[in-house]
Amino acid sequence: MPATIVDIKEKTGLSLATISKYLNGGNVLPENKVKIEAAIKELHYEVNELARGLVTNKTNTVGILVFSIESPFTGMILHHVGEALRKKGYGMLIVDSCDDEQIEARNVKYLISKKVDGIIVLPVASRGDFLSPAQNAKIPIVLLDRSLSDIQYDCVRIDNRKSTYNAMKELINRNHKKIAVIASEREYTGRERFNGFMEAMRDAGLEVPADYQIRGTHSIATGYNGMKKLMALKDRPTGVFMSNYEITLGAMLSMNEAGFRCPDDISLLGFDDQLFFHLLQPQVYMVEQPMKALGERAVELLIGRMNGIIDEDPIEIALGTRLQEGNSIKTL
Amino acid sequence: MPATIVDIKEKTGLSLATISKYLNGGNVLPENKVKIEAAIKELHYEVNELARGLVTNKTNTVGILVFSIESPFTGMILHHVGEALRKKGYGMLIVDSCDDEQIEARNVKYLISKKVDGIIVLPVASRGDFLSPAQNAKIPIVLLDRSLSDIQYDCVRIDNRKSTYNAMKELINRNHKKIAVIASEREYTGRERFNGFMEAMRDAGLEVPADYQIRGTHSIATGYNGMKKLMALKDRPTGVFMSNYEITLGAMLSMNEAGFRCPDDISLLGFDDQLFFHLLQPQVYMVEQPMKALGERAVELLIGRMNGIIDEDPIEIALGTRLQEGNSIKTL
DNA sequence: TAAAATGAACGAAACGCTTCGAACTGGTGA
DNA sequence: TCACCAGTTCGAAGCGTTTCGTTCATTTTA
Repeated sequence: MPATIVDIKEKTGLSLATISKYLNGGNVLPENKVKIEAAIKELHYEVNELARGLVTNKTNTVGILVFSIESPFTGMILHHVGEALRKKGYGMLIVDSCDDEQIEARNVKYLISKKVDGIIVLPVASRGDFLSPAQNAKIPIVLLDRSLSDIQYDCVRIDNRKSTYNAMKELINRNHKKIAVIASEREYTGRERFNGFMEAMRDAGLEVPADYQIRGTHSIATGYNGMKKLMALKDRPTGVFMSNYEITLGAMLSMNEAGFRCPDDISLLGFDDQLFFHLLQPQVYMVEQPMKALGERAVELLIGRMNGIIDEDPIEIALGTRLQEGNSIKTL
Repeated sequence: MPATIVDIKEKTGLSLATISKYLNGGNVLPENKVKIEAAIKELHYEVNELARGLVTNKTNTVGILVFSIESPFTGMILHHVGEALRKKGYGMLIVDSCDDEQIEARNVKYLISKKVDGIIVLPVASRGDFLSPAQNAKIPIVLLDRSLSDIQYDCVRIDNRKSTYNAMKELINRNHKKIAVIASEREYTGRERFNGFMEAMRDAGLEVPADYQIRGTHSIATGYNGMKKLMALKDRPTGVFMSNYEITLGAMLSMNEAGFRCPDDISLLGFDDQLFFHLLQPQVYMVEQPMKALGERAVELLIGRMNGIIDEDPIEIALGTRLQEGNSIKTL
């Protein structure tokens, strides 16, 4: 039903080859150019990218595999990734893993069958097996935000451990001794931030009793329940580090509900700045990621691989972070 | 390089037709089934959806055109839309218009050339011209969240006017007389909510002076600057209605900064509930949209059109909303 | 036991495009 | 005037699938 190049051929009397040449920016006689353009307009012709992709073996599309499209973090990063890709002439095929490894594995095969030219992954799983179909298909892959524990792929992320380590000084230098942590343990970032926390504590000569170490998932529930447990302790911590946006949100909800005040009752240090945190009183100290740079670097790296310009072993890029200061930490 | 159905043919000695039949769930002798499955595993075969789409003229992909992928509202709605589509066996091709009508128009053509089976649109533009290429190509279209001013398409949204009208009673019944509004005027939702606001005021016999009517864009800046202007007025309003998430955020930031308290100095009524608003003290009265239902109904409608099951004139579905109560409104 | 009916497998054409090498142009220089 | 050349145009093959109409093998029925 929709117009094809053959319709253009019949309308103009030119050959398929000439029309194709025009469509791809080749040189065509001015008079023919006019004819073709008129026919395109008249017939509402749009190139069929399926057919084009079939012969060129390129789709100009990058697959984006996100752990959850619902998270505000994802939204921001997608915005920057999308913009960077658009500037380079690529579209993106986003697939949502809904925080589910099964779905994630299926999604990889989906992207392969859609013949994407490359894949950017914000993974759910922490092991890389699920990516091997793409690797077999020789599709370039770049991890974003989260690294994997077994196989090394190109990866663009922040230095989670160091960022946490440095941010912890805000609590430590204000004489907090009893500091708890609520961290996700299912993904890379949560584990790294947890490790950064523990290192900071160790180097400061501070103990972290087992009930100060709350591990859970990347979720509001983990923050909510974790903080609840901490508040119920006989020997309560004076400060708490929370490893991501959702956990920070949940923990604060739970404090609000219980009538605990920050920083009077408990001092807080969180991760992943989002504008609305600025609304809160007190304003929370947050580690802020360079979203735009993350997206751009990932795209740059991926395109380098796709064009074969970059051809070395896997590269791991760890960007620095900024600490958004607040007044959520009391000096003891 | 990647394996094709021809490789399978050679490995198994069967014909293309038989293998294709297997791939599409047709009946094949058990022994052949085993052979095919073994070959698929061994060769890491994945169907080439480009080729398949070219002949079937179906891609099992729905294009999603969003005004901005950065907004948390978008993230939530995409999650539900995606889930509903996945259950029906469809993938989604998301394109971000970055709040820019030019990009939006280009994106429509992009989706057409990608041969999506249908399109769900959260539009930037308020006129529908940009969709005509898709209409010419006979691709079913469903609008989501926002309607258009000129052409009527299928649309799933909330009843913006009525929701606002009803929510306004919270302010009016608490004896507020001087109520201001900060609303976006560029998109449908903002205009409708503005109208709902004005109707509620008129029916209550209340005046709305010009400097109480702040119109702007769907942005934090509009909320921020709007509230600033209101706070600077000699005759300040006692209550303010804000037409969406971003504006509410911006307005509150600006109040916080200026040291204005809610509800003591100004009472607030907002739109688009997001979990983090529950963290704020006081908790803001917010009109909450049924995100899941919106996504599901849109998908349902679109699939109905794609299958030709629904075949009537454009349908406009307006869902109801819920008011999230808070303590941001003072009784005068 | 032969004919009819069932179920699977097959060959070839088609989907809409790109691309390669060959065939045309008209203008130039010998 | 003719051979040559650069610049366009053209025809045909091929990308990886599905599908239609046909053939083939097996089972059922009379």
